[in-house]
Amino acid sequence: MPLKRKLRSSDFKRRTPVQQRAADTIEVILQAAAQILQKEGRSALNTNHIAERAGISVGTLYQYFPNKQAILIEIARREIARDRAAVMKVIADVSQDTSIDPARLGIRALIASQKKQSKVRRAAFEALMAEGIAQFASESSHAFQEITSQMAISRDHLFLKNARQPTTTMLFVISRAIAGAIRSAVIEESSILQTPEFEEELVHLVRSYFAKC
Amino acid sequence: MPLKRKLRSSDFKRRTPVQQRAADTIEVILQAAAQILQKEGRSALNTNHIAERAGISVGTLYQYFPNKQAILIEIARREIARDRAAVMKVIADVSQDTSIDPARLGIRALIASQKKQSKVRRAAFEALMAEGIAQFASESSHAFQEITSQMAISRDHLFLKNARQPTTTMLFVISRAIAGAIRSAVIEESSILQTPEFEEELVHLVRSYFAKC
Amino acid sequence: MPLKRKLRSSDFKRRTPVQQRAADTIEVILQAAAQILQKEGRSALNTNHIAERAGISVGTLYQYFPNKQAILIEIARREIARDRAAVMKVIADVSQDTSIDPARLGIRALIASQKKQSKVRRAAFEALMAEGIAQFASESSHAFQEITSQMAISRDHLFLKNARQPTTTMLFVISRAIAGAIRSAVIEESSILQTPEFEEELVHLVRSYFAKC
Amino acid sequence: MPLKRKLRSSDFKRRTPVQQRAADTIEVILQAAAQILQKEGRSALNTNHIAERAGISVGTLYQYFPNKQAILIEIARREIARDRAAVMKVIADVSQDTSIDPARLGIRALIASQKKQSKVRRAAFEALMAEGIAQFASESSHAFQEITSQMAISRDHLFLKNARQPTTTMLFVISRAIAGAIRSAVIEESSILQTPEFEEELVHLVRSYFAKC
DNA sequence: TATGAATGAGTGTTCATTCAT
DNA sequence: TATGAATGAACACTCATTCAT
Repeated sequence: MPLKRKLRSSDFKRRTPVQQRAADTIEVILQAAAQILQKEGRSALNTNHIAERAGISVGTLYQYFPNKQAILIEIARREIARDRAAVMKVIADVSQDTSIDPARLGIRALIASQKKQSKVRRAAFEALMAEGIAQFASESSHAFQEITSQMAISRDHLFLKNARQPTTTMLFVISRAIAGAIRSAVIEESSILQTPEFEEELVHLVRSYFAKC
Repeated sequence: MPLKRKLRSSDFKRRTPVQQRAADTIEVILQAAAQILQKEGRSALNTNHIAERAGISVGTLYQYFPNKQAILIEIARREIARDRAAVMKVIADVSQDTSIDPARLGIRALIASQKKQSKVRRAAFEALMAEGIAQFASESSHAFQEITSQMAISRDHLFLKNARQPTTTMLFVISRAIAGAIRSAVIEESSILQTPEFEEELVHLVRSYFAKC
Repeated sequence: MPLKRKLRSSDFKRRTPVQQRAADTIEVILQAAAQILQKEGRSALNTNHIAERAGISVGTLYQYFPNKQAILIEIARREIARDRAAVMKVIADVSQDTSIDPARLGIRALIASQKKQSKVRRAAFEALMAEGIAQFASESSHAFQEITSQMAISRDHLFLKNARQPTTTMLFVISRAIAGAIRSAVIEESSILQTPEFEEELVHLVRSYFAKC
Repeated sequence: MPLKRKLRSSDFKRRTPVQQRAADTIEVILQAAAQILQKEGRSALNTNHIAERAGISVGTLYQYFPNKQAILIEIARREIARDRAAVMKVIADVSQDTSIDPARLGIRALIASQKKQSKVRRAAFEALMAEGIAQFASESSHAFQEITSQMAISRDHLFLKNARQPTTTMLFVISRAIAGAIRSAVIEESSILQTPEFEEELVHLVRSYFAKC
């Protein structure tokens, strides 16, 4: 009986994957859900379908996730983590090399990561927000902000001795600005996403924003 | 559902508001839907509930809207129109007065308009996108872009003889950037939204972006 | 209703009766539907009612049938199969015995099979045709034609060396003629159905039709 | 506000045109319903649609028919009457002319009349029966029987001095047999309906059935 | 632990009919 | 008499979740 329950923190992951098999099952479920989201859209996402696609039974699915929403939440969490990891890695990698603007590489990585699984990403976030879990939007943006902050510092350090000192508000604004621009390009399925000019302008946005000119 | 759903002539028979009463009914329905969205969240939005809240019968609701989605679409459309109208008006009003930066006023108006009915706005757009109507994201952004374009032109004309000439990509980037920043602030229920610093930074974002410096 | 009704994978997921329990459930559903049809009439036939009568939940019903119409179709199919089986068996049984006219026995069997579940039969077929599935009228008649053909051959073989050679048109005409007469008697609830004279005249109809006289 | 006046004799003269108008309205409603049935099928037949198609309001429709079913009943009645009239006329017309088999002409007329508005006919009858009004099936068949009887008499009189004397059962059987064959051809949308061989075989059916051979 | 049949509240939508104007 | 907006019961169908095996 599909009663609506309040979410509890304990609900998020019912079983701790002590065994490898359990971890695998979780992975399979997440994969299946993501695949459905990407290929068939959000309205085709239901637990029976996920279980079927995952090659398990619904019962088993409910052994690992307390409810449908928990699956979406986990997907969203992983998308956020993936973004962060991807971009941070890029920045870390090039921080030695003074010949390349880290902002450019960061943005390039952001664009690339947003292009992947666009529908999954959107669906997961929308589902979460639809349920009123605004905290997640925040968590996601936080990742972005962290990244941007990193970029700002690198830039500052490497290129502009004369840059504005980043405040919290500045980081908030520029990170959400970039995220907004890239997400719009993805959501609107704009062909602009492929052009070098788009990257160029985003870089310009960051550069000019921090420049003390 | 309805099993086969051929199109019937009745599908196109939805009443057009020729009479005042009809127009009122539409308004009442939209109000009710918005209210539910704002107070109870998207998952509480169903046609029976809307009708009940609107003080009419479901049947009547379906005389004015062909289906539930159409209601969301109309809400979204109106939000977009409201944004555009609000900002354009501000810009038009101050275009004579050279003492005020139109970009600042535009941004101020945007922030103000986004603050209103935040949940309604989000819910309507999310509902639409969840249904795969990406076009609306585009339509919405277009409004933003138009606004930004207007701001850019004003700015250019009044402040910076020496500004960069806005291209399509530039307008895309800056409009989505601003939209993203403001929306994030709204969605994350960030207290930053109330601070003058936030406005300040957004203005700086636009100004520096267009500046040829 | 369901608004757009794209096909989903779940549309093809209807359980096939691999297990005995499943087969039983199907039977129970069909029984319940037939009973409602017979006792309460076609307009009382709705899925909730069927499920209730069958002692299962609507959900379960939909595990076995993709939609309401499918139930009617299955009932109709079984009625057709029942007719065919009944008559063919009779004909086969007597084909050794030259003392009895196979046409007479065939007609007798047809009358008997039509008398059973008259309302169910009619309702099922009408429901199907109402939905534009003319093919089923055809399928049903085909069974009749097959039967008649069999009768004709038997007759030919056993009684009338001198019979007209049956053509497609002839088989069409005589099979539908007999079906029409019997069905009318059933539908009109005519007491004629019980009289030996009725059988006599039907036999005469077939006999004289094929006779080369 | 019109005051109450005494009736004057001149007031009654208006009645005729008013009645004429009423009769017209009924006709228009029936036409509209038949058209919908034929072109869009039974499931598209609803009172609002009928009224719309008829160019009147639903309210007006309910001024002339107590409910939807009454419309179907009236259509069915008229179809029956039409059949009878068409065939009887043919028979009457040729009864002087000894050179033509009246059975053939009768059957030809029957086929022709069944071809017209096939969907309307079926839908009307099915709707009636679905509601349990079996009496109408009877009424319809009665018309057929009357016709056949007439044909039999004509035939008898003109062609076969040596024919079997038609009994009630015989007339029942042969009339329903012919009706069944023609209806099947119509319902199954069989191309056989167009062939001369079909008519030929029906004539043969009648002829051989009555022949004392 | 896994299974998957069963559940049933819930949802979008239709349409015959009424009645105030 | 005509209108047509309003009604609301009814219905087909979905899907998150449970639990006996």
